[in-house]
Amino acid sequence: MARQTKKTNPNQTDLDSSWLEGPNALGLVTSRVEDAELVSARRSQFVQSAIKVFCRKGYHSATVKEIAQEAGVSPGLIYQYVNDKEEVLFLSIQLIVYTLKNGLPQAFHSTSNPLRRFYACFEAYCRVVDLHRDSSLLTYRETSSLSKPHRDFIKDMELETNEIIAIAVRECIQAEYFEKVNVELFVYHTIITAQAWALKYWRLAKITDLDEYIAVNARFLMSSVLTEKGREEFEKVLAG
Amino acid sequence: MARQTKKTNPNQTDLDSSWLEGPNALGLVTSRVEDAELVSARRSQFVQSAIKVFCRKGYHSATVKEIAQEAGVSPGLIYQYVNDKEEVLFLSIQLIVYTLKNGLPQAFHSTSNPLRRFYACFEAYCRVVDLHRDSSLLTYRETSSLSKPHRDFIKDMELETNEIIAIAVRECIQAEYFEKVNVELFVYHTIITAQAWALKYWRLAKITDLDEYIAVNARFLMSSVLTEKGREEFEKVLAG
Amino acid sequence: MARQTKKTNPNQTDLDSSWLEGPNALGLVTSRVEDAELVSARRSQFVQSAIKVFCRKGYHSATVKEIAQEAGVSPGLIYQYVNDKEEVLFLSIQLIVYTLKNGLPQAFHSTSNPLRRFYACFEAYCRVVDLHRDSSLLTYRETSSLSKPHRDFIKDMELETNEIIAIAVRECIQAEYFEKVNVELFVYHTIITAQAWALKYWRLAKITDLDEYIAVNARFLMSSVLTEKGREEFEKVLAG
Amino acid sequence: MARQTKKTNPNQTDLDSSWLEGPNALGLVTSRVEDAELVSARRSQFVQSAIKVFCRKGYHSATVKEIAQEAGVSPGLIYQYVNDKEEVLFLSIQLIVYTLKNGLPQAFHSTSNPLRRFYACFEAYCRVVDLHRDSSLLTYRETSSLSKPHRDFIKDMELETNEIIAIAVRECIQAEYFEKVNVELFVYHTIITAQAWALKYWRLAKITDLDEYIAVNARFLMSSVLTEKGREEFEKVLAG
DNA sequence: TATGAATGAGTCTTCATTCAT
DNA sequence: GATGAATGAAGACTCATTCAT
Repeated sequence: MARQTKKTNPNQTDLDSSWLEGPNALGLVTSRVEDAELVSARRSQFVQSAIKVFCRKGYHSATVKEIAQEAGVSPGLIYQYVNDKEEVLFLSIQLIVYTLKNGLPQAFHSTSNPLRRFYACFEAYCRVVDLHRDSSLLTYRETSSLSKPHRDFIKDMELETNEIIAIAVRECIQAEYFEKVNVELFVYHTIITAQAWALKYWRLAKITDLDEYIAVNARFLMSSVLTEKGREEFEKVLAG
Repeated sequence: MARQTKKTNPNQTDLDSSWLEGPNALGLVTSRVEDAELVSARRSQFVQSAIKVFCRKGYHSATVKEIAQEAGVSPGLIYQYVNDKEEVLFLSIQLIVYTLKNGLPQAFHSTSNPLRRFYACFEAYCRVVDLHRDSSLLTYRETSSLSKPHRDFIKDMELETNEIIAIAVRECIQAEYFEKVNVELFVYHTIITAQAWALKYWRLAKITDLDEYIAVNARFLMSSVLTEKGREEFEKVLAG
Repeated sequence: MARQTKKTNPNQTDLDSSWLEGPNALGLVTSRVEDAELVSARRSQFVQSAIKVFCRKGYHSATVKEIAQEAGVSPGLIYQYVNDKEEVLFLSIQLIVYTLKNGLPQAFHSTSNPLRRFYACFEAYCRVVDLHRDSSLLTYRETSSLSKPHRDFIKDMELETNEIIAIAVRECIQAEYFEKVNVELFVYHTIITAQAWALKYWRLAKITDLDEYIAVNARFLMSSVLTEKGREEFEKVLAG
Repeated sequence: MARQTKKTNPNQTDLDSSWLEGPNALGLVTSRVEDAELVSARRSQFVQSAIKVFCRKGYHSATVKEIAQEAGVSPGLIYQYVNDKEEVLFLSIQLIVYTLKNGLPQAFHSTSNPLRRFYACFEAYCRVVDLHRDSSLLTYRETSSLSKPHRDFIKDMELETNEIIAIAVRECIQAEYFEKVNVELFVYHTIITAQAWALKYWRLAKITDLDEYIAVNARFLMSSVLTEKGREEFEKVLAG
């Protein structure tokens, strides 16, 4: 549970879009171009640029031309890999949500102690949110601009993400570290706390930093559900 | 701390726009019409309609014509009371944020027991959020579409709202019911929990209802900061 | 032929709209109001204001509301005395052209010497143009915005104005002061010279003043048509 | 000084917009399209059409759609080459003023005799004005619709045009053909006389034709400033 | 007669999308 | 595959004009 001393990101980091390069999980977005590798590479390129532009100006105010410019290609090219602007948003949000989700398994497996696991997951989630703060906000703001199928797809991804934390919580309950709480509610409580770092960054950044935010809120979260046994274990964890 | 048995709102309730009818706190929005009463009435009318349309389609996709139609007037009329579409959004968000804020003082003064006060504030906040769920989402999604001055104005209103809860928290600390936590961080933790009801309603509604959500999360929140003394008091409160 | 030492107008003078108060020469503009006196008074009032606004912003950019404001009445009232905005322009240009014309007879009758008459007319014309410089420009710019009947009416008024100077020129020819020139062409030459003071004021004002402009151009004009006899007479006139 | 027997233009001639094709003298108008040649070609095309429409209906009454239609393109295309409608007007007036100016140097250099030069310039000016009569009127009517920087640019072009004639006049004075008149005033007198052919065409066309107009007014102009020596030379010129 | 709120047609302008090269 | 010029539908906003009071 060593704290990264690295400060919160100054300039937002590019997302790892290898996700899009693999066999894309969904047939929801079709392309005019055959070469699968090229499709992945181009989409990855466009989505990186799109996210930057969307974060800067919002989905509706961003123009396809701007996205193309940011990517260093012509507007027409984008339409070879995507059917319309909305699909660019979909791929963008998909990448962001995937990135958030992707940060968790590593944290999850970094330890076998359930309590540490939960803590590690929360911390990882917070750090990913911080690393891609603007992107995280984007999903909040613009998911509603998606078509129903796309929106549902994103929601499903989010649920999958939640499930990872849910497992850690259930382990804690099983180990009698946590009270028998409503798992999903508690998971939401946890997740929304992490996401609040992005949602309320404009204010939170003025009164704390990421490390303290994680520490304080982890304590808030866990204190609310720890059993007596869990509380003891927690002290050990903090000490370790 | 009697629970309202009224179920969560089915269809969203109109906001009380009397706020706009009083001497409007800000000179940020000017009108072409002199008659102050008419201005208030019309703006209130337009904002009600605008919120409905904005919630349905989002700010950018909503057209002024649609807002006018919803209000039963001609598009031109709106521009007699507002300088541009963005001001309609501003007034809309202002009304929503004001409504959220406005629900708190009554809850705050409903009791003098600090612990009850905090609980009452949290409950009131959750209920207002629920009552105006779509509107609450709107502020999350579209505040970034505001101009800087308008955005700042909204943020200030939000801080004022937080302050009410902050007072309750400080009282709890003073009465030694709460640990000496970072007040503002805890307030954000509280508020984001309440707002999560709107943010994650699509899922939360499937696993719980508002009353349970309030009860469970109030317990989460308070458990995380209650002192031994506070814990005893809390039991009494729950029993009462 | 003493020169007025009064400098060119600083701020443009209101036109004498008594013209509109008399029995209006034309049935071209009808009114919803019965009382003829009121019609004259109101129209005069509106036209004064309209000319100011038109000069400031041009006909198309001026709004009826602005004209009403300038006149201190409501926009609706204007439509009680006029059928549309174009008629306001018509009445305005009519007043201006009338004013130009109206300045001439007095100058014409100020002397019986043909040469002096011509000079006096030219000088008067220049001074009226100067006094209502903006208005003069207005007729050049906006006459084309008039309907055909109104435009024709204005052109006829202009011809009537020319005729006054034409009479002076013919007298000069008859008295053998002027060569037997094409009268109407020479009149146009004269008039356009006077109007150039308004048309090119932006530059002319930098290189001369009205008095010099009149003197120099009167000499230009007359030199070009004076007979030997006329030349002698002209010297006397200048001396006198 | 042979007179062109070609009658006054019946239907207005297109302007030679090669001016716009060269390296445009001013960075005042930017374009979204890179290809400089295309920009020139399109702008030339649009300006030709715009002038036609502006002459027909005036700047304010002309719609961008109409201009596009006249040019056979979509309205959107115009905005790839121009930032707004006002810039179309600016380019239009610029072309017209340039055309007027452009006609002079050739006339100027057609002879070395100062008197002939002046005459040739005046004649050329009149003929260009006649050839583009509607366009000439346009500059009178709509220059005031330009933004200040654009208006100033046009005025400067006009001054440059005047300067060509001014040189001829100074030569005449130096050769003692002309009296020592105020050069700029006399140039204005000359130019306004030429432009009057457009300004008052509605009437002048009924009482004379272009050739006579030129001859008569050239005589008016020159007679007013010729010295004795100049008068003799002038007779020779007319005879030649 | 006077007011000014209300109307709605009409304009400029933007931008997602297409398609000839 | 890539380009970017061209399209044209759509939206914010204005303002001449009307009409209830």
